[in-house]
Amino acid sequence: MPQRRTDADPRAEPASLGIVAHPTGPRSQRVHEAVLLATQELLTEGGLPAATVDAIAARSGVSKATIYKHWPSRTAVAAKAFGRMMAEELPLPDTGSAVDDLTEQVVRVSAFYAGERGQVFAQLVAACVDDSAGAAYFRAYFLAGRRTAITGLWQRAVASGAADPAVPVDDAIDILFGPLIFRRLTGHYPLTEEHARTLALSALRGLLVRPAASPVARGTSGA
Amino acid sequence: MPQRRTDADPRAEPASLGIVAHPTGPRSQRVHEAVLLATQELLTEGGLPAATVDAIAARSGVSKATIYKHWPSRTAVAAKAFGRMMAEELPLPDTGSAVDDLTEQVVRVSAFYAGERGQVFAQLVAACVDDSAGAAYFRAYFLAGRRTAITGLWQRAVASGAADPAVPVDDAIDILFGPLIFRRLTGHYPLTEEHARTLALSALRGLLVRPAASPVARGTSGA
Amino acid sequence: MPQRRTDADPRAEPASLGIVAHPTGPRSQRVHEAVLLATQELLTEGGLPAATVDAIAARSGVSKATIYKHWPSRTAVAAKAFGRMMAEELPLPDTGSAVDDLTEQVVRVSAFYAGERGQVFAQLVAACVDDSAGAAYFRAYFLAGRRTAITGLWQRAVASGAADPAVPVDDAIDILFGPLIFRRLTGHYPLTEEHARTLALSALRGLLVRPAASPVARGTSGA
Amino acid sequence: MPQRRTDADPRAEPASLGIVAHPTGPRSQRVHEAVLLATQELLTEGGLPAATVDAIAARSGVSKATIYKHWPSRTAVAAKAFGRMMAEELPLPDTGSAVDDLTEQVVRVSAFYAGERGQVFAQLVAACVDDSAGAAYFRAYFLAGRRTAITGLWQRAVASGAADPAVPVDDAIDILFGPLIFRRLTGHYPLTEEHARTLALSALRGLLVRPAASPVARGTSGA
DNA sequence: GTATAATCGAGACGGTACGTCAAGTCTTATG
DNA sequence: CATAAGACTTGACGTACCGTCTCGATTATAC
Repeated sequence: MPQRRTDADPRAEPASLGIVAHPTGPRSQRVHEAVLLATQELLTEGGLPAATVDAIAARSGVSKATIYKHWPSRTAVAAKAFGRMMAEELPLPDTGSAVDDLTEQVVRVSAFYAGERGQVFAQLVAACVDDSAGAAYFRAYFLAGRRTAITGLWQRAVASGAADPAVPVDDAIDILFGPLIFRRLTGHYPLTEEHARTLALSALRGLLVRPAASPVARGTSGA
Repeated sequence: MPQRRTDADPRAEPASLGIVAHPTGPRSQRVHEAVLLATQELLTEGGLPAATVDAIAARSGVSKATIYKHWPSRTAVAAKAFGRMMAEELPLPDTGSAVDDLTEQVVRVSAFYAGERGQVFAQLVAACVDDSAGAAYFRAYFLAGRRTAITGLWQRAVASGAADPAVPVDDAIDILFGPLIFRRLTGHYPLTEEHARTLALSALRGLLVRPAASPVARGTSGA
Repeated sequence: MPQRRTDADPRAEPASLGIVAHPTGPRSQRVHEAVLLATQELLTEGGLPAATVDAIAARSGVSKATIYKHWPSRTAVAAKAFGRMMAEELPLPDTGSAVDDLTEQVVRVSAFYAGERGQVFAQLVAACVDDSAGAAYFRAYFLAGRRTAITGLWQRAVASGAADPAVPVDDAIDILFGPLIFRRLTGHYPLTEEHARTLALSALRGLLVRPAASPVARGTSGA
Repeated sequence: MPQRRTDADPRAEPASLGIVAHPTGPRSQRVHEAVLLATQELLTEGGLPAATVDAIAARSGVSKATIYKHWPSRTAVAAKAFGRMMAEELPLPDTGSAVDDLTEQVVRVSAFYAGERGQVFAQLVAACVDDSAGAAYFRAYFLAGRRTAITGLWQRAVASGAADPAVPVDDAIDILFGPLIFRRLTGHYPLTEEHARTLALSALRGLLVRPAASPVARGTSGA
């Protein structure tokens, strides 16, 4: 059962997918494709709750047993399908100013969370809590891509001299987007553009009193 | 049906609890108490998954039907029980320096998330995603208390001149703790003290390049 | 609790109803009336399943506890209410020929069973199986009246010389109507007028070969 | 889903049971058997009320969901189980005289109704009233067998010249046994051998005055 | 070509929890 | 003291989804 093993470790799979790992060749691929497509449709139509393994099996024509040979859990399937769906969405902003790009991205992600897709995102995050195998998929097929993209943004900002190179990129990312996720999950605070913009400003400038003028002003004048 | 109605709106209940609202008198209170106690035990022993309505009913001696008359969902019961459990835990630090207090609190919360209770916390947050009624309880009986406490810390920091009064407290809180929750839920980053401390520093200082020395030093001297 | 005791034995109550047994006087009567009325409405609207004790209490304005002081069970209430409803319905036929009257009555009862009220009747009979207290009420407040009426018919038939005085009236009644009830309950045979008429004929003539002409002809001529 | 569908129509199943219809093979049969066995035991121990779906599931080791895939309702399971239990009981009498056989059968059935099994029978009949799917099972797996047997008796009686060939067999059966069922269900008349014998006599001879001697005597002499 | 072995579709199954419902009992407060 | 109001226990209901398992058909390569 090469497929199972390979895919069970989501970190290993991307490299091997479709290259060597599938002795039976085309069959597994067909299954893979059909399942992810069906799952994407179901996620779109009714969110995670609709993406029942039974429903996926029915719509994809792939049997439940086969699905469980390819993925460790329902969450894993959904995570991968979701990762695919989102691959093209949310293109990175490029305003010329790296700092503005970061702010803009926070605003966009906030809007994304507030929308229908955001609901699915939240459901997936929730599902990860009690499904570590699924969580691995979510990280590998969704989060990783997002973080890579944001890392690019961040590095541009560092290169431009605006962002602080001393700040680890993981901290930067989580400080900018963690609050949004928190808000999305518990609903304790609205996800409007207004709030997102304010939040980004606070995160970028920091929470402490600064000696000089506003960072944007300073950033502009100082650059 | 005073108890039922009252409790259906989690925001309204705290004030009226046990004061006037219960015409049937002690009965409702007994039920309330028994259910929450049983739930606390179950949460401690096996987390949210163990706090089945059936299990709660069995252990508390309160019937399922009655439980569903008092709370809108399993999550709601668990949220309230958890709020109680946590009421005394996590006392606020008081080092003398407001900024150090904020940092310390981030470290403590990180440790909390990393522990067993943190698992329950994560499960509750996850459960809120598809249970808005439960989410209301979680906000009212757990989050609200936490946020109030942190707000105190923040205000001290503002008063001391270290924290930026222009930053909305909700932003401050979410910037400091949102990243931790994000990390806890998806597991994409470890929750060690080391990382927590670094994170707090980044959040406090901001992500952008600063003209002068360390924020703490500057904060102190600048005040 | 005189009302309870009195009413618990349905055979004793009819005589005493409203004469001596109710020390509280008007109050009990009001309760009695309201409950039976509400129950009648509910039975009409949705059959026995609709006549929930909660529903009866709600509609009548009489509390559940009070209802249970007056009647031993839900079935008992429904049985009595049903008995009342049916008191005036199904007047006895009077064609001049006692035998024809019996036949006609079988046909009418068959039609009754086939209708909506027949459904309620069947539900009550069913409810009696595991509720002997309710069964007593059903016998006292519904069956007794019916049997008395049919007994009259039978006695006319005997007097006219058509019916066999050697046949116990209870046998006669059950032979004529028992089959209809059986058919109504299990649905193994349709309840059409056609079938009812044939049945009545078979029951009246007997199942064995007869030496002479039709029983009716003989009955008439022989009288 | 052969088993499920097949069994959903109780009339169709008996022929196909265990012959061709089960692609999954032994599994369905095992379930079937285990459920019916457990149900039989429960019915014996505590009647229909004891044959809870939960109890059946627990005792048979078959899950509730599976039970509900095989049968439309609890009543249906019980009906089939009861049909099996009764298959061998109540052997037909054979006294030489067909008419005596009919009488004897009425007496036996009366005794059966009066006993423990009769209680279960009554409960099943009652359950049929509000469960038409269950009623179909009851007819198919219990009543049908009984009626077939009695039909044999009846045909012997007709062949012997004693029974009236003009009487439809369904009428004959219901006239002979309907009264017993009626009495059993409402309890308005005792089910003693004495009464059963009298009843049979009345049913056989008919309710009307006869010109000649007793039907038995006449039947014998007339044949 | 044919054997061999895996892959797969179909779906039965056990398990576990869900949220609901009604019966009947009991308590408190009212008149 | 009879009531109204309704909280409460009990016990069963029927459903949903998960993940495992079995069976038999299909198919791809190795012989």
